[in-house]
Amino acid sequence: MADLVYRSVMRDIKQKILANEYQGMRLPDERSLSTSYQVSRSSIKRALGVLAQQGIIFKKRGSGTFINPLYLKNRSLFRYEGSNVGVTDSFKFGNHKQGIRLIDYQVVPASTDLQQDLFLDDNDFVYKIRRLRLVDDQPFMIETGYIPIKITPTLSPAIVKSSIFNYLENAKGKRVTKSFMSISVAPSKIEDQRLLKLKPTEPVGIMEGVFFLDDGTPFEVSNMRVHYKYMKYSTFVNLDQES
Amino acid sequence: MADLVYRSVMRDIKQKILANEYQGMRLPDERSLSTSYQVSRSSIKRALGVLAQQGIIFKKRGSGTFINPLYLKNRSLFRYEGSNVGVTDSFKFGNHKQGIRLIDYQVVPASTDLQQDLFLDDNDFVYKIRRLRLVDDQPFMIETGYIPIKITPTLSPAIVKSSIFNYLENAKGKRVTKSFMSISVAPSKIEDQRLLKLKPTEPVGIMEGVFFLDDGTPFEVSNMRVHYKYMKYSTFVNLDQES
DNA sequence: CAGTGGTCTAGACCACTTT
DNA sequence: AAGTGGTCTAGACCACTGA
Repeated sequence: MADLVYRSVMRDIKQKILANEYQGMRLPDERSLSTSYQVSRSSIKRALGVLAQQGIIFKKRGSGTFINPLYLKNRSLFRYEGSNVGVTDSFKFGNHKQGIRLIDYQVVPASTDLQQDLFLDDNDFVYKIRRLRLVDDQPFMIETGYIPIKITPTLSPAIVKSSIFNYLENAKGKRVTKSFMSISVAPSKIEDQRLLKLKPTEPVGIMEGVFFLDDGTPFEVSNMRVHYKYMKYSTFVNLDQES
Repeated sequence: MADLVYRSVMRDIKQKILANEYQGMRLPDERSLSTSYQVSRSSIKRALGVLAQQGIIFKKRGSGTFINPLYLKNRSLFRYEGSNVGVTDSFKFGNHKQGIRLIDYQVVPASTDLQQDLFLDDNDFVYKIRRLRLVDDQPFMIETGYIPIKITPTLSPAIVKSSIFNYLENAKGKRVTKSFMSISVAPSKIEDQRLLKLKPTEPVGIMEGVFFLDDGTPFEVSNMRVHYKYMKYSTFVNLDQES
C-alpha cells in the first residue's frame, strides 16, 4: 500500500505538519520540495493537491501553501467521519463493541424506485435486509438495505449479520468506495421509538444512500434511521472547482 | 471564466453525456479523446478526474471510463446541494423568495471555543450575528454566526441583513470557498419552536460550520438550526484516495 | 521584479482487464 | 497480446502576490 511517490510524499508532509516542523504555518514552495524530496514538481503538486482537497492545507497562488490552523488545533475533526459514516461497515467505534441484529431478510421484486436507482429491469428481484445496529449493546440505527440478487446471488443471513461490504471485498474482490448520500431529519415514528429506545419527542437522522461498486454499478440502496444522539456527519467542503 | 483547456473539455464531455452522445454508457478512451479534442492526454485526465470526483463518471483501470447511470436517470441529485447548503448565501431556492430577519447584532469578546476555531487571541472581539432566514415568508433556519472584527471591521447591520459573503467578495475581494461542516440532529428547543413555528415534537437539523477565506484564514463560525422539513444535505462520497 | 502556485504538454513506463 | 487507465517526469509558460 502506497509505495507511490505522491503518496509517500503526502504522508511525510502530513507527518511533518503534525510534528510542527514547518515555521509560520507555511510550507516550503513546490520547487524546493521538489528538489528536497528528489521528485518532480508534478508529484509534489499532486501530493499537496490531495492534502488541500482534504482541508489540511490551503494553497494560495502567488503567496504559498499554508497549514489549516484548525487541522493542528482540532485534529479530531479531520478524521473524515463524514466519508465513513454512511459506508455501512465503517462507522467510527473507538473501543466500542459493535453489534447487529437481523430484523428482516427476504427477496422481493424491485419497486419502480429501486429499479431506477439500481438500474434494474421489471422482473428483477432484490434482497431486502433490515438490520438494527448497536454500539455497546445500545441500538442506534435501523438500516434497510436493498441489493440486487443478480449482483450477489450468494448472500445469506449469516453474511448479512456481519459485514456485507467486507464479504464483497474479501470473497468477491469487489470494493464499494463510492456513494451518493442524502441526509435529512424527521420526528421519530412508533417503530423508531421502539427499536431505538427513543421518547416520542426525540427525533431521528435519516441517511439515504446509493452505494456503487468500483466500476460504477449501483450496488445497494440503503435507508438509515439514526438515533439523534449518535447522528453526526462531518465533512470538509470545497466550493472551488465546481460546475 | 473557464477558457482553461481542461475546463472546456470537461464542460463539453458533460454536455455530450447529457445529450446521450456516448454509446453503452462508455466514454472513448483517453488517448482517443486526446486526439479528438487536440489536447494532451494529461488535460483529458484532468477533466475526467474532476467529473469522476463529482460522481458523474467512473474510471476503471484496464476497462475504460463509464457514465454513472444515476447521473442520467436522477440528475437533480447531482446538483451538489450538499456543497451549497451551509454556505450561507447559496442555499437552493428555485423561484422562491428569500428573506432575512436580523435578530441580534453585537460585538462580544471571543469565547475560548471561538478563539480556538477562529485562531484568535485572548483580547479579540467578534461580531455575534443572529439571523432568521425565510423562504416564501416561512422561517426555516436560525443562524448564529461569529466573525472576528479584525477581519471585517466595517460590517454593519445593513450588510448583515443581506449577504455577508457577497459583501466580502464584491467589496473586499475575499472569497469564501472552503468550510468544515458538521451535521447533527436535535429535538427543538422552545426558541426553535417559536421562531421556526415548530410543534414540540418536531426536531431541527443542526449544521455547524467553520468557513475559511481563500488563504486559509478562519473567517466565521456558524451554527444553524434548520426546520426539519427544509433540512436536506446531499453529497457524493468517494472513499478511494483517503488517509 | 522575484517568488509562488496554476496550466499544459509530450512522452515513458506500469498495472490491470479483456480477448 | 492489445487496450485502457495510473503514475511520473522535465520543462515551458502563465497569473497572481507582495516587497
